Amino acid sequence: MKPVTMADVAALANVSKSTVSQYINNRYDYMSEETKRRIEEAIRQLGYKPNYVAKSLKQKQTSTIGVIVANILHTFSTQVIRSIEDVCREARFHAIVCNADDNPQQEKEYIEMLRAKQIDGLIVFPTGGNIDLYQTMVKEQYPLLFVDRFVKDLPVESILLDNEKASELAVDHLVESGYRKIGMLTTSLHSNITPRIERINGYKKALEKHGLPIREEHYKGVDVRQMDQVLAEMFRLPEPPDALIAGNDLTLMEILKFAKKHNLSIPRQVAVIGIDEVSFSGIYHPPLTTIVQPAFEMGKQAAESLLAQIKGSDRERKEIQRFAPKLIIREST
Amino acid sequence: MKPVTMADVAALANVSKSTVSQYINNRYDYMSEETKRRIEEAIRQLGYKPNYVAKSLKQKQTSTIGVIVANILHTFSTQVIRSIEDVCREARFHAIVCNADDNPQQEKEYIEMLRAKQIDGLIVFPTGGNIDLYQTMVKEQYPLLFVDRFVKDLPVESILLDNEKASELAVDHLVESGYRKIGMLTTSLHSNITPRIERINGYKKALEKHGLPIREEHYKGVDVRQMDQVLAEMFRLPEPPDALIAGNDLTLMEILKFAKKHNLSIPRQVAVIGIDEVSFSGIYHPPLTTIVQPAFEMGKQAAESLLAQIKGSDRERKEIQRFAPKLIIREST
DNA sequence: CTGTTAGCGCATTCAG
DNA sequence: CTGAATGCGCTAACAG
Repeated sequence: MKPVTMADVAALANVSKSTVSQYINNRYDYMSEETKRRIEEAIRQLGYKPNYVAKSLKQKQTSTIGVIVANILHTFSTQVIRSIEDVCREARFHAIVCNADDNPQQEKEYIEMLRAKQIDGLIVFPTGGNIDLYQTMVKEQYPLLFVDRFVKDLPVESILLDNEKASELAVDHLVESGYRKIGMLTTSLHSNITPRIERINGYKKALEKHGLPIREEHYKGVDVRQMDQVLAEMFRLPEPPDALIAGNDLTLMEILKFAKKHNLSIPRQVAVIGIDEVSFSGIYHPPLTTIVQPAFEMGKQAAESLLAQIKGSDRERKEIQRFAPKLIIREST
Repeated sequence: MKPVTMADVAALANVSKSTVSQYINNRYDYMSEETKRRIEEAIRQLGYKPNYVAKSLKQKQTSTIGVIVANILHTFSTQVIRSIEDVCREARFHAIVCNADDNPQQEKEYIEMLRAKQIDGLIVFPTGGNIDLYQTMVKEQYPLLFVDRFVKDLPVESILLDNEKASELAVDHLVESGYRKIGMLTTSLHSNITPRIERINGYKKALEKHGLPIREEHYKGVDVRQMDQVLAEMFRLPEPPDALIAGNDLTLMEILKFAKKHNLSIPRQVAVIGIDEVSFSGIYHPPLTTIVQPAFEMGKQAAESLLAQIKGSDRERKEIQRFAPKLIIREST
């Protein structure tokens, strides 16, 4: 009873399917006003809706892209997704979003399933664990774009934050404000998640630039669950840091929690600066100085670039685009 | 060069397409070990990947659902989406997520596009502005499920918070703690966004229950941009509230901002309780008492119910499921 | 300007 | 146990 197809409207309108098809897709064809009206009438009367699956099969394109993020719960991810969705809507595309949870196996399954579904392109926050798969895709010229994380030796367009710059901004600001024993904490460095590594590197370079010593005991990359302990150790040091850079929002939370628990006054006893903006930075006590990444612009750029790849416009494509972080000075430093 | 189809593997394996198809879908058929191996070999050698679009066209199901949220940037939405995505993965489904931005027109376009794409079902945070469309879908028995917002007189399975209960919990707690002039603020009540209305209703009922007066000047539903002013007026009252319920997270932020700006001490001068959990509730000064909604469970339930609808299991379906909010007492009350 | 003819890639009878 | 035939709903030449 339900599915009314093109054949039905063709029959009712007394024309052939192809005429209907033409009517649907390109009104510019000059078709007699008469048949036009008849077709229109028929489709209205039948409540006909074209079936895009059939169309996709024929045309080999689904107007759908896939977005594979590490975890949609991260603010950064949701902001990027939001922008992607916005530009997709403009282009009449849809986005399938998937959580890989930093699990290469899961990432792999998603990529394969999505490609089997003939998705037109893929934006991924790569786990870094499927080099072969990535490689296959570039070899096949499949529209692909990485966000947030850098994968070495792979010619894939990538939208990244200038992570070293982010740390540098933090260090510069701290130094200008008179701090000299600047520490940095971030989440685990074990996996090959490049932003974390780059941020640590940027931190070290910036210290050097200012002629400050790099002390092993002042920077750590550890699992969130160990942060409390690591922080405790750091502040038991003969020379504890007088300022702390949080490598990301999760870390910032832990630092704040620690400070609260031990009654460390910010910034009097420790200055704190976070990389990644957090919703409450403005209303915290004290208001938090942060380094924000332009998540929305990054998402927009990612989607636009991917769509450009899909449309096959052979525009210049910068392989790597680094976006500039921005320092927002508040009162925690 | 690229697309290797079933015909190709059939040719290479020296069998017919249907044999390959059978091999792919149901190994249980007893097929000679020999041909099995040959097929396997062929598909490996050719790197054959089945085309789901073709399959979908034939089978009339895409293993894809649509999720239309008001705004993915809300924590609640992202948590719900996260759960949905999780159960979809289990079921080998995919989720297309769309932002309707509380715009009925946009919602409509999405619904139509997604249905044209033969999506198997839809989870929507309804704007409430497309009653006809919703109605059509129920008439067609199209798998559909609403989340967060209630739409009157429509037999659609809905996953909602017990919003009145949320306010009641807040009021009860406040009363127990000795507050008597309890105010409530929330975002605009103009549109038919039911949670806000229900929360206000719950607030009034709870006041009545405790024999407390309902004062017009103590509760407001206004746009975020006007909150600062409204709050100012409230605290200029001869009898300002001694406790404030924030109808959602956005409102909570505004209240906190206001308190900070005017040096209102929480809870000494005003107690504050928020409906909706916020990331910083535990580390704020003071830690914030909140009413949390079980977003993950709600998302999980939504996805499971929708998939059940899709599978056509004629299980009992409660039309409306209200989830219980939970009070987390911290120190802002 | 409109109809005929062929598929897209796969699944499904139905014979052999 | 395997293959030939048919069609899902739509588009795309190519004729008329």
